[in-house]
Amino acid sequence: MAYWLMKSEPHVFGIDHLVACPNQTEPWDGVRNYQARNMMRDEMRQGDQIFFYHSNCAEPGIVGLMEVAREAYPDHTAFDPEAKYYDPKSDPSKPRWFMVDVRYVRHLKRLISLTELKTHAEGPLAGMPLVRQGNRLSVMPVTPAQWDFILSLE
DNA sequence: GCCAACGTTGGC
DNA sequence: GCCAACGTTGGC
Repeated sequence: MAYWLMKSEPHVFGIDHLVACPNQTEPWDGVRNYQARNMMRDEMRQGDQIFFYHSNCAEPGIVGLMEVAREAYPDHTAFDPEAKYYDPKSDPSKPRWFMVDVRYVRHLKRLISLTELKTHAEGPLAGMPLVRQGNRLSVMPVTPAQWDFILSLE
């Protein structure tokens, strides 16, 4: 089983939105970055564990855990001209963008902020894209050691 | 294939 | 709201 981190803006779709979804499960749509897509499409497996990260907000950080409920399938919002993430270059017969379904697991006991995570950037979290300057990846792998370390901060 | 222009992300 | 970092686009 692998570990991941996925970012979302809480005012658009935060962890409490996920809790309110049927079966606390929802498609993670709208990813329009090739690196992130490749990881979702090619590497994410059912049951993989995911950190839910709140970005672009007052307190960016990890707020909870979720898991892969369904492996990658085409992101149909790319086909919908009315949708925010419409991409005319994604053809339904040859989809460009994919998504996975995620299921809520639990909240962390407290928010583990980006600021706190960065204090370990030269230590246990060395090499983690999240704590590197200017990183914009919205989906990134987490090593088992990083996963365990972050949970130990809880 | 290079690279300047442009758009987006996301912390602050 | 600012702006640095970064990815994408498109002219050449």
